[in-house]
This record gives sequence, structure tokens and C-alpha cells, in this order.
Amino acid sequence: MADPAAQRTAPPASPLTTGPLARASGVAVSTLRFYERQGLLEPDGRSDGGYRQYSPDSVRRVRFIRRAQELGFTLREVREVLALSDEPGRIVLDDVAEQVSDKLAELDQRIADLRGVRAALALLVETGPVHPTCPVIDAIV
Amino acid sequence: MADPAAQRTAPPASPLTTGPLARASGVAVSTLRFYERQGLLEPDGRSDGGYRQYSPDSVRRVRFIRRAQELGFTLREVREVLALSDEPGRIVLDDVAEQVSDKLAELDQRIADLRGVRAALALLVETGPVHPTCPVIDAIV
DNA sequence: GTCGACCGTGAACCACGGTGCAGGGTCAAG
DNA sequence: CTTGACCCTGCACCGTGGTTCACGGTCGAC
Repeated sequence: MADPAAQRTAPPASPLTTGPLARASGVAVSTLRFYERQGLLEPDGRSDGGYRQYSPDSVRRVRFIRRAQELGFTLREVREVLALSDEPGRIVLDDVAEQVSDKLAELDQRIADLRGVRAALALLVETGPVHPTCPVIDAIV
Repeated sequence: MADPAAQRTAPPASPLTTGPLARASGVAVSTLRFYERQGLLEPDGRSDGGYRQYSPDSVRRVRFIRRAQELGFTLREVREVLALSDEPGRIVLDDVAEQVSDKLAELDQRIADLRGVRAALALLVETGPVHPTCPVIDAIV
């Protein structure tokens, strides 16, 4: 038990401050504070001096936010999902399922749209010459 | 030739003003003026009283802008494409092909991402219960 | 010629997703 | 105990994509 590796199993291992969390999750410190203002991310506590303290899990949370954004979700939507996942006991499963289903349909539509444009653009690249009346517009509209 | 339908073949048929164009293309009048400021849309001319006059083709143009936006293009990108398609003679084909190829790769990536999320969410809806440690986050991150 | 619907301008304002800055406190190494 | 790196707060600012507003001119029907 004198094993230094025992350290690794201690849950309160290393409360991160803003800098380390920012570096670990790939965002700016100012962005972390912005997310906090937006209700997306809450520090686990504060140090005596008022420094924000985050658990190592926060890295995952921030990465999730970024990833979801890349996928086209707004911060508002991300906040709602996170709020649901934060509620420990009563998970409003019907609500989640409904929201997720809506999002599914939306995603299907967007995927289909993008595939259509992809096909049109690919054809354009293959066939080369640009014709009168612009096939790009025809392809997309 | 006294046929009233002959009207329909007259090219300068009906120069649209902002209101009709807005209604026909499904945007607000203020949006048309905004697009003009952004260099996306230029009226063909002005009436004596200073009213903007658009050709019926403008409806297609505005719809194209909206559609491209839905598909994730920024107004800046749309403007560039339109500028190219507006240049009558020398079409910088290599540039277009390159840009379009880049956009293709981007689209492929986004489609793949969205399909991944789609699959994850679909599974979630099917299997129902939300588990500890949140599978939504696992699916997306 | 007068009415209402429509159009013009410039400027302010909005939501979103952040970024930057001033002025000051904290913390740990030396 | 000082020094330098880091952190705090609040507020202003940015680009993108528009919308709203005040104030005024235009147009066609009556």
C-alpha cells in the first residue's frame, strides 16, 4: 500500500484549475469561463483563494461540448442534454427519447442533403467544364 | 399575336421590387437588403423613384443562397461561388475544382460524423434505459 | 389630391459564440 | 519576503447573420 501507484486510485487525485483544464481539453481559459456563464460547466468547488477546481472528468465534459458543437448542435442544445445527464435519479426518459428522435430525423435530413450536394459537386469535378446557366446552382437549389 | 399569352414570352416581363422578391424567395425584405450590403445580390437597376428592381432570376439566386446556407456554407463562401458564376467569360476552372474538392472532403467528413451520431442515438432510443456514466456522451465524444 | 401600401436610408439592436483587457489577488519556488 | 506565473472579476469588444426603428419619399387607386 506504500506503492506510489496507490495515488492513482485516490479519487480526489488532482483538482484541476482553469489553465490545466483548458490545456487538457483544448480550449481557452476564457472559453471555460464563458461555458460556465452559459451553464454548461460548473467547477466542483473553489480553492481558499477562489480558484476554480475541476475534477478530471471535466476534460471529458468539455471535449463533449466541443464535439457536439462540431456536429452542429448549439450550446443551448448541449446544455439541455448535459442538464439531463446531470440529473442523477429521475431521468425523464420519454423527453430524452423524444428529443433524440427529433434530432435523428434532423440528422437524416442533413445527411441526405449533404450526400446530394456531394454527388452534384463530385459530378462537376469529374465532368470538368462549367456550362452556361451554372450547374452548381442547378445541383444545389 | 394578339394572344395574351404572348405576354409570357416577353423577357423584361416583370421587374420585381423588394416585397415581391422577398415573398417569392421566402426571405424578409430586410434580408434582401442585408444580402445586398454583403455583396451577394444586386438589383438590376432602380426605378425613377429609387425602388430596387430585380429580374425574376433573382428568385433563384436568393433561394440558392438560402439552400447553400442550410447546407452549411457561410455567406462568405456563397458570395465567392456566386462571384465566380457571375464572371461571364473567364471561369477560373482550376480554382473552382480545387475549392469544390476541398468542400467535398469536408462534406464526406461531416456525413461520416453525423452517421456516427445517428447510429449512436438510434441505439440509445432502441435500448431505452439510460445507463450510469451516460452513453450519450460515450457515443458522441 | 389624398390615402394607404409600399419602398428608401442609416443606425441601432439582437443572439450566438466567444476574445481581450484592466486592475487586482493567489500561490509556490527560491 | 519577493518574484513570476497563474487566477479572479467585470466589462467591452469581435464577426456572423440578420431584424427593428425612425423618419421620410413613392406609387396606384379613388
